[in-house]
Parts: sequence; structure tokens; C-alpha cells
Amino acid sequence: MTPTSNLQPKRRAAKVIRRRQLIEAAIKSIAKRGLGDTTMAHVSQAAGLSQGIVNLHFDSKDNLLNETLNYIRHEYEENWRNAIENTPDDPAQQLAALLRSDYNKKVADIQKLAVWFAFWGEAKSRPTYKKICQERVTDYSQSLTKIIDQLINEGEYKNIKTPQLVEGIIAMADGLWLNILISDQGFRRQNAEAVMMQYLCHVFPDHQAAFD
Amino acid sequence: MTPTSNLQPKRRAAKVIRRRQLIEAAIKSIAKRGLGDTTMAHVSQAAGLSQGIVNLHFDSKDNLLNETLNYIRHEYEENWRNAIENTPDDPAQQLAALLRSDYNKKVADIQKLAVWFAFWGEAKSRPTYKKICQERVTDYSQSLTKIIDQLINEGEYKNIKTPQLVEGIIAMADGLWLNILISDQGFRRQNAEAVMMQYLCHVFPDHQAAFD
DNA sequence: ATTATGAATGAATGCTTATTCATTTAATTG
DNA sequence: CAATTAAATGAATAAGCATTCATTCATAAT
Repeated sequence: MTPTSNLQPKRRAAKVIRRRQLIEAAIKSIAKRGLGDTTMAHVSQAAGLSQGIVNLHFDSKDNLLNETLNYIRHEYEENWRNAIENTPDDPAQQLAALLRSDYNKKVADIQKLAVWFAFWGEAKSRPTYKKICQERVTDYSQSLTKIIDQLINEGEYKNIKTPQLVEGIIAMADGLWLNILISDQGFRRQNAEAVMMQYLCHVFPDHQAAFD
Repeated sequence: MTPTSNLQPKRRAAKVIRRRQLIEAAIKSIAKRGLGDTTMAHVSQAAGLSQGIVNLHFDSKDNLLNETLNYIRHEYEENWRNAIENTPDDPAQQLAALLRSDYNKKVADIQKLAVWFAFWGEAKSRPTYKKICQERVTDYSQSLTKIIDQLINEGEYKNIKTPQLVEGIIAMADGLWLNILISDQGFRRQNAEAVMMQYLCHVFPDHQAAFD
């Protein structure tokens, strides 16, 4: 037997828990100090552990940061997939649910937003960050396109170019995140949601009921 | 006479020119390596000058970065104010011109976008960055609101909540910048402009001519 | 109870980097 | 042409940081 397969459940679990704990400490530190000023000492201290702990579990700082980005990306995806699944099979309602999910407490939390923007800010020069950020969009984009095409069929809407509309919606969604992050508490999750819903009302006037 | 007022034109000019030169070197480095990996050595080398030159002209790295952000903010504002001034006094046309200006070569250049996102990424934890970023939006917001109110009057549009529309447009504009930055050349300035124009068509269907 | 193994510690190491400043170079003045 | 002043240099300094690893602690197996 390899040493790995010898690992007892408890110990294996401990490792996973510790990794999550450190990722969450990284998120806290990035939100508090930014990516640039976040040190290994900050992360280990925030986790209540010792200096070398991050290298023990992640080998390097770079790796910890990659895994941190991965973590919030998966959390984000899980969130919107849940929203779709728990909504009746009606295009307009699904569209509303999908877009509202971007402003859930869990994903549009100000700490998480700070982390997204921190990584976006470095994405141009860091292929790994860039790739993960691109993946986030492509998956979301596909689901969004499917729903919108259904809605256009159902409502017999003319003159709507789906690809452009999809780009527009995603852009607005990201921009509203920025607004939440930058504005000093003057702009909140609910405001963002309202802005997005008004957009959908303009594009799909025959389905306004779903967006109120 | 004070020593300052004694400064000859050539020397005085040199100081201003050098500062701009260093700011532009900073922009290049931030676009290339990100804010986190940009060092004083990178900036001075990119400017073709010596180690200590940034401290001589800006006292500190922090100060250089603040001035760099200020620089692109002013460039940005100058750009959209020009766009409005050089457009006939018609709300729909002015709205189109204002929003198209966000995708000018000068301001939506990929290097400049990288710089914006780099600073946004640190804005939450750096009051100075945050403030400059907020200022960018408030000025733009005011002009945009004014134009939209005129257009709503003129077109007798009902059911448009101006503040929400303004937030929505600005959010989409920022989000489109992100798309240009993140997507590997698949999404360009022209695409962004098209998406925005389609949005305006949906909101102001009686003025579509201005947005084509 | 004893041994074996995995997990965690934290002081020490070595590298990177912002900043300083004595010295050099260039421009301006009388 | 000196003499003066401003601008620029770049080696030296000191602080900060990621990473290493010998050692300690905790848990599981026998």
C-alpha cells in the first residue's frame, strides 16, 4: 500500500479542512489589504497558525493564490447552477433567477468581490488567473444563451441579437459588482439587482412580470 | 527672487516632461507585469533612466502610483468631454457620442484598461485609489444623467427610471472594458461599442437612428 | 504503553526591493 | 570662461518577505 492510501479518514479530512481554512484566510487578507500587500505571514496569522503552514499545504504562495481564485470561481458557479435548478422550467423566470443569483449574499459579499477584482487586476499579466477568469464567463455564458434563446422564441421577440445581448448582460453584471465594491456603501446588492431587472424589462417588455 | 521663480523654461519643462515620461513607463510596466510585480527598477529602466530617478521626481513609489492613476483619470475625462463638445446639441447624438468615447483607441487601449483594473483591484484597501476611482464615476454620471433626462423629455418615454438607467449604462461600460481586457483578442473595442449601442436601442426605440 | 507517522512550528536563510545620498554630469549665468 | 545651480546617477543600505527544515507535538497502530 502507498502511504497515501494508508491515510485515515480523519487525517485526510483534516488536510482538506486546513486547505479551505487557509484559502478563507487568504480571502480575508486580500479583501483587507489587497493582493499586493498580502503576505504569507498575514495569511497564516489570519488562520491562527504558524509561518510555514501555507508552504506545507500549498507548496508556494503562487499556488495558494491560484487555488484561492479557483475556490471562489467554483463557489460562484455552484451558486448560479443552484439558482437555475431551483426555479420552475420557464425561460423568463429562469433568466430572472440566474441574474438575481449574482447578487446573493454568498457571492456578492464585499470580500469576495474584492478578491475577484484583485485577480482581474492581475489577470492580464498572469495566464493562470486569466484562464480561470475566462472559464467563469464561458460556462455562465452558455447557460445564459440557452435561456435567452428560449425566451426569444416564446415571446416572438424580433431584432434581438442574442450574442450581443449576452455580452451586454454579463458586462452589466460585472460592472454592477464594481459599483458595489467601489461606492462607499451607497450602492448595495439590492440596488444592483434592481438595475439589472430594469434592463431585462426593457429588452423583454412582454415578460416584465418575471422581473419585478 | 525665489529660486523657483528663477527656473528657466527649459529646466521647468524638463521636470514636467520627465514626470510624464515616468508615468508612462509605469503604465507600460503595470500593463506588462501587473501592479504587484512592478518595481522601481522596472519603471526607471522602461524610461531609460537610472535607479533613483523616480524618488527624485515623485519622492516615493506610492506617490508615483497615485499620480499614475490620476493621469489616466484625467485623460479619460478629457476624452469624453471632448466627445460631447464636438457633437451637435441633440440628446440622442450626444448620448451616442459620450458612450462611444469609452471605446476610443486612446482610453480603451489594452494597456490603459490593464491599469484601470489593476487599481480597481486594490481600491478597496487603498483610500486614495478608491477616491480617484469614485471621482471618475461621479463626473461622468452627472453629464450622462443630464443628457438622458433631455432625451426622455424629447421622446416622451415613460417608465424609465433615470438613476437606475445611468447606473446600468456605467456598469455595462465598465464590464465591457473587462471583457476587452480578459478575452484573448476575441472581443474588441468595436464589439463593445456595438453591444452598448444595442442596449441604447432597446431603451430608446424611437431614436435608434442615432445608435447605428 | 510504546512506537511510528503525520502535522505543525518558528527561527534562520537568502533574495528582492524601495530608498538614500555622495558623486558626477549638464546647463545657465555673469 | 569660470562659477553656480539643477538634474541625474548608481552603489550602498536597510527592511520585508517567501521559503526551508530541524525540531516539537498529536494522533493512530500494535
